[in-house]
Amino acid sequence: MSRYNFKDSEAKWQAAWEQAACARVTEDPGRPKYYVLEMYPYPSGRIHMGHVRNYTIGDVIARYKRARGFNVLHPMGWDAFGLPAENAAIEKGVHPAAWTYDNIAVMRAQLKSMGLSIDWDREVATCHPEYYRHQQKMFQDFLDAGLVYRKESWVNWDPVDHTVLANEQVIDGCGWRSGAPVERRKLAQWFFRITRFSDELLAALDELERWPDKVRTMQRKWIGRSQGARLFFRLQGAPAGWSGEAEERLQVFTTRPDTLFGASFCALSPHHPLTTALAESDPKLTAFVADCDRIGTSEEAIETAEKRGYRTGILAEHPFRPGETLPVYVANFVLMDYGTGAIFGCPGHDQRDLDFARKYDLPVVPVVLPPEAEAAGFAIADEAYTDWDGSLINSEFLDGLKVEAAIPAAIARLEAAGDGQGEVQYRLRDWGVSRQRYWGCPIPVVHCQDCGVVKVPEAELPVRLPEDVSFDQPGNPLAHHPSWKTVACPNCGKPAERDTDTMDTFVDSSWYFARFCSPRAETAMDRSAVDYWMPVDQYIGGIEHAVLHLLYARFFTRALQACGYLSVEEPFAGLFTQGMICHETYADETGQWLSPEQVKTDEDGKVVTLEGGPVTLGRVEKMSKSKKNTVDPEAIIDAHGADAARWFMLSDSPPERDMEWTDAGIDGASRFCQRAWRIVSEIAGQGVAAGAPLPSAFGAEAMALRRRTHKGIQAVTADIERFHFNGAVARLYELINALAGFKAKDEGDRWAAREAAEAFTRLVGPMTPHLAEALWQVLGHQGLLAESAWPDADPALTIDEEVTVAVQVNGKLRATIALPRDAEKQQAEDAALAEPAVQRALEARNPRKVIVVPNRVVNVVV
RNA sequence: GCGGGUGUGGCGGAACUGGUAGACGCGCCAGACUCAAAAUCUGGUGGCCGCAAGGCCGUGGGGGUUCAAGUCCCUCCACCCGCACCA
Repeated sequence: MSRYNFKDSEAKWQAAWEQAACARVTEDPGRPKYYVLEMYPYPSGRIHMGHVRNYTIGDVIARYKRARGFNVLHPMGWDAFGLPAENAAIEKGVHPAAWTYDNIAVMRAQLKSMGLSIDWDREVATCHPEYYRHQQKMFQDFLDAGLVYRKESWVNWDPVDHTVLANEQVIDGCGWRSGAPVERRKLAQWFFRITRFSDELLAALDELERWPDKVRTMQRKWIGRSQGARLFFRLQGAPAGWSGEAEERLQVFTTRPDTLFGASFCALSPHHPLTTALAESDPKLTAFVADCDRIGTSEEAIETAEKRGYRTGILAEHPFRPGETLPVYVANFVLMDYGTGAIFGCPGHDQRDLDFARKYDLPVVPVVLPPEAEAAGFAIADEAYTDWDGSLINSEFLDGLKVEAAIPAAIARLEAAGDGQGEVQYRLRDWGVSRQRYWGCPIPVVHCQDCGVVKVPEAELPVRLPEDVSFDQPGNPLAHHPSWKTVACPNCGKPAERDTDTMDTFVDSSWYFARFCSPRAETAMDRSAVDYWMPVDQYIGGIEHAVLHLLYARFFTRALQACGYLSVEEPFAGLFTQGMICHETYADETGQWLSPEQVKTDEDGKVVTLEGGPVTLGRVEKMSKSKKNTVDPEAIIDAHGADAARWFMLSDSPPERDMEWTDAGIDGASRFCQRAWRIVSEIAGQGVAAGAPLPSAFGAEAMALRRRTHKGIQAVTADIERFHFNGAVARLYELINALAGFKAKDEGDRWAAREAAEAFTRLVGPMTPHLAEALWQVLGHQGLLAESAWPDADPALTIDEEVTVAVQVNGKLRATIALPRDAEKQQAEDAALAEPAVQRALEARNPRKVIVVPNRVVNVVV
């Protein structure tokens, strides 16, 4: 028996699928559609194992759904703008475009070698003018719809990458890419008004039933809706004109207006306009603010920083108690970006306020009485009572009300007196998209001295990136370019300047899934195509995009809908987040990391360097270049084949969990492919032709095999549907093992063996498509397996006539008995009691009770 | 601190709505084939006691509900992830 030659086979079948255009699709209203999408890759240079896992999972779904009769859209593209291309330009002197397109060519070939059933006719790259011209049009449409605006604002400035970051891109006060501490700068920036959809984005999460709870929870918290009230405090002693507006009262947001009678101070953020106004004539306050800034926002600083305040001498009048005032402090724990940048402090019911009050010796008056506590003598010690469970005390007209009732009562009183109003606050901020970079989508506007911001006329789109740029000075090459930015104002014709910023690359990835529906359309999307294909039925990718990309894409889809581009509100009906690929780490005696190719296992099973030197085994960690524990997919596919790589990716570890890449694992997968080839080939040679008629009779062993076959079909189908690929793999091992041990003695046996082999081949098809195609041919079929239907299980053969029932005495297993399926309870009980092991365990006692669960268990209780 | 997750053999992991714990794979042990090796095939493999039949223990620890718990409830521990002075 010849070995399976994966190299020839994989090349042959990839060409055959290409020839037959198996994965090419068009809209077909007569068939149910299914849109499977894996997150598109950044063309960094070569594919990595994370890509292999991601695209294997997606391809299994695509091939399976196709076999089930769906019209399957499964496209691929490139997230092609971004910083690494510019870094390559700086380091290697290669143009970002050349670098990117070269990488795409390499990675496309690598992905094709995996045998993915992708409609490559739909490929897009976001750096292509034919892609970004539509994005520029969207930007202008959003501008007209009020979904894009320009604002002078404090931004997060990454001093290493020389660019602005969105709030979502700042992690622990550092840039998400560079890791450098972020600085604050004031710049005119373009913003997407994501907050217009705050409530919709939040509410719709409840409907996204096929999304992981974890992702939905993270988005909910990110949007951070809180309901409360805005209060207005009249001030005594504030400098005139501090707010720059007619209204000079201090605005404060609270979720607990019910606790207002417990207020003992107000506090301003160090960046509050009133603070700034006061600091002008108060050097001590200026010093205090500088001090607060120094402590910064790093995670440790926050945890250990004590509550500090500066007493301004200003007094705030209590809205409910005429004549009573609260001292106004500037405090280091009050954030300018949330609420109004000012608070009132109620020490009895907020821990931070309590810490602050204790430090500055302010009154602590409890106003909410816990359910079991006695009003007399109730006092707050070290812990504020923050629960909502309780009723109001020391609060005049609110006394006796439950918290839930006191909140609206307090708001009603504030509104009646003009001292406040009910309000909802969000943590979510508008999305700043201006980036001071070259390799991104140019913002299609012109700045004119006379006309202000003017859209570039549609006929002139796209605004193309200039090709002749230099990277020899830091900052934005577009701003440095000698001529590119200089244009005539489209409105008045006078000299004007282009916006030299480009869009955040997350904009590119916020609509690519919609472009795939009609990738060559003259408009951004052909309405009938996008309405046919969208939403994506199954989106697959890493958990790291739980907030950023997945929230932006949800916003964008709503914005596109508002501008008449498409009909859906949510882009991704189903989301699956796969785990990461991990590998053992190795270090030499100097502590330097070693790559898996730099070590070997010696005769004693010890890991040593190639020269036999000592190696320290480290933890199993996420594959990363810094730890050197990566394995190159191309080398694996070259040595073992794409099918083996795919099979190992799907084996053992559930796809949502992290998996460990091991040599033993990929060897096992190779062995499986060879074994399947050997066993199925042997059966194919037994003389029963494809499509041979059902024999008149089967022996007991043939029937047993047929049952296993049909149960296998049922189980594998269910496992794929549930994303339990490791379970499907296990069932396929069982089926091939059953087939390996089966000795055919008559025509019925041979027919049953062929039936099993065919079922196996079809079921394994989505996972190891080349091998399956080769087996299909060996089994004598003319057409492609990739174009064949999924097998159906015969219900009559998935149910056993005889079942094994567990027999317990007092819940402890004592025997198993064979019974006809759905036997009478009495029959089961009698058979159980007849078991010698049961009698022994009973020790001559009489059963008190016998519990019979049909087809499962008999429990004898004494 | 808040929110979420995970914990089962030497290892990865299975067990749908509570009903034979350890499917399947890896590894290991024994055997067959072979001059030998590789490959392949057959059998075994949770722990303890026992020649065996069989028995006892066992799903992070402790407690509970139930005829029956990996699965449900309470509590504690460990690790991982996310958010974090959000008023």
